[in-house]
Amino acid sequence: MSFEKEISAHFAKGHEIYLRNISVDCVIFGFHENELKVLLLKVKYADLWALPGGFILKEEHMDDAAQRILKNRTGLDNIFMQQFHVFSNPERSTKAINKQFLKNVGVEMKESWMFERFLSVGYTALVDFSLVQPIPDSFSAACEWHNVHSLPGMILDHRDILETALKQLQSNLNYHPVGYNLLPEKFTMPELQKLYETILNRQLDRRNFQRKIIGTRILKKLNETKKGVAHKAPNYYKFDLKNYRKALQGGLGFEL
Amino acid sequence: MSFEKEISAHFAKGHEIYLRNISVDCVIFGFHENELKVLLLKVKYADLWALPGGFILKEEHMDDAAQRILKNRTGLDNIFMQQFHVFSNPERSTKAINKQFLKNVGVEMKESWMFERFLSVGYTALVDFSLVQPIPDSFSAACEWHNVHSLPGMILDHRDILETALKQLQSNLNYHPVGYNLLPEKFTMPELQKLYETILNRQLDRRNFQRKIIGTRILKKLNETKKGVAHKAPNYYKFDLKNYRKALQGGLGFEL
DNA sequence: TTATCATTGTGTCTTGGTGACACAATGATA
DNA sequence: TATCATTGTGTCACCAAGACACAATGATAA
Repeated sequence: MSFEKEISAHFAKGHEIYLRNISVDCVIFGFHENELKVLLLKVKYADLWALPGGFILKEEHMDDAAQRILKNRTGLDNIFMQQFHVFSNPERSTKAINKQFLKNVGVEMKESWMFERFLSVGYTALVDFSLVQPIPDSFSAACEWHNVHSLPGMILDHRDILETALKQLQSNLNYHPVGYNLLPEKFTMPELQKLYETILNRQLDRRNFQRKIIGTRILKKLNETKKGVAHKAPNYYKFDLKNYRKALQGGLGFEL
Repeated sequence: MSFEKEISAHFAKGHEIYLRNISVDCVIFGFHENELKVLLLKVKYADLWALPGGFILKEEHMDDAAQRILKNRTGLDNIFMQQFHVFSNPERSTKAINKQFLKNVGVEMKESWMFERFLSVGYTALVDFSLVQPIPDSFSAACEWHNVHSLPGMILDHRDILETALKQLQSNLNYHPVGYNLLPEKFTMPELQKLYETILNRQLDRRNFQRKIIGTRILKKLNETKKGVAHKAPNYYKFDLKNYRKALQGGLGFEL
C-alpha cells in the first residue's frame, strides 16, 4: 500500500478497528554513554517530534496495545511496561494537528474519527539501548534517541507527558528494576552508580553507594574485570534476579 | 422525566454528549468509628453494588468529570481527587451487564453506545465522613458506606478497582494529607493514630507515633481537651496546613 | 473525700542505617 | 620502575526509630 493510501485508510476507517477517543503514548527510556535517552519520532512535514503512540484495538487489552507499539518501534518483545497517567486536557486537541497533517499528506477528508478529541494514556518502558533498532511509523520521517535533558520541539502535550514519566521514574526508582532493564547483562559498579545518579539527578558517594548496593544482595560479583581501561580495572557484576525482585518489594531506599 | 425515559435517553443518545469507550469510577474513602469506609451504590434490580461512576463530557477535563460524579453522590465540592489506574481488560465487558440492566428496566434497544466496550479510569477521593449526604444515581437503588474489609458482592471488576485504590492509598500515605481529608477539623492524637493504623493495617507504638507526628510539626495543639470521656482526657489538635504541605513534600516516613 | 485505674503525655536507652572520610590495592601509562 | 587516577574496603560519628519506664490526668467507685 502506498503511504498516502495507508494514511487515508487510517483516517477514514480506523474507527472500525480501534476504540474511539483514546490513544496510547509510550515513553521509552534507554541509557547510553552515561546519559538517559528517550526514543522519539520526527513527524513528517514538520520540524516537531512525537512520542511513539497508537490506538487500542477493539478487543485488545490496553497493555497489549502498548507492547505492540513498543515492538513496532524497537523490535523488542516482552518488556515490562507500566501505565503512569491519563492526559485528558480538552485543549490538548489532536484535532488541529491531525487536520494539518492530513492536508500536508495531500488527502481531502471532511470527517474522521481522528479529528475527534483523544485522551492519551502514558506508558513507560525501560530498555537496553544496545538492543533497540529504531523504526519510524508511517506518520514519521525518523525514529531516534534523544537526551532527556536536551529535547527538541514536541507536538501537543508530549513534552508534558515526558516530564511526568521522568518524575514517576524517579519516584519509583526504589521499587522497579531500572538497573536490570536499562543496563546490559554485565556491568561495572561505576556504570550502575552513573545510572542512579542520572535518574536521581544528583551525585552519590561512591563508597556509600557500593556498600548500600552490596548490602541489598541484588548483585552477583563476576570473576572478571573490565579490560582496556586506564587505572584500576573495575569488576563486572550481574543482577541476582531472585534477590533483586525480593529486595524491590521492600524498596531500595534511595532518596531524591 | 420518568426513570425509564431517562435511562432510555441515556442509552440512545448518551454518545452525543459523552466520549465513547471511556468511563470514570470513583473510590470515595471515609473514616468513621475507627473504620475505613467506601461509598457504594446498590444497582437496581440486582443484589450487587457498584462504585460511583460516570462518563466524560465531550469537552470536559477528565478530572472535572470525576469531581462532578463526586459532587452528585456526596454533595461535596472542591475535594482533592486523583486518578490512579486505567482498567482495560477487554473481558471486563460492561456489555452483558448493561444489556441485562436495560432489559430489567423494561426498555427495548438493539444498538447502544452503552453496549460497547469501556475502559475505566479509577479515581480516589478522601472525604470527611460526617459531611457526606449519600445520594444514589438513577441506575441505583441505594447509596451507602461500606467497611473496606467487609464488602458486598460487586459488579464487573469493581472489587479489583477498589483493592487497587486501597493499595495506592497505602503507598501514598506519606505523601498525601490523608489526615486532613479524612478527619474532622479538630481531633485527638489517638484518633489520628487509629486512622494511620487502619490504613497501614498494623499497630503502631503510641509513644513513638506521638513523638514522630509532633516532630513533623504538622499539628497545632489546641487549648482544649475532649470532654465526657473516661480516664485521662486527650488533647485536641488541628492541622497546621502550611507545615503539613511542606512536610508532605519530603514524605512522612511511615513504613507498611 | 479518697483510692482506683485505664489512658494520655513525656523521657530514656539502644540499635541500625547513613553520610563523611581515610587508606590500601590495582594496573595502564609515562 | 615510578606515577596516578580510579577502584575496593574499613572506620567513625550522628540521627532516627523501636522498645520501654514512669508520671500526669480525671472520671468512676469505694
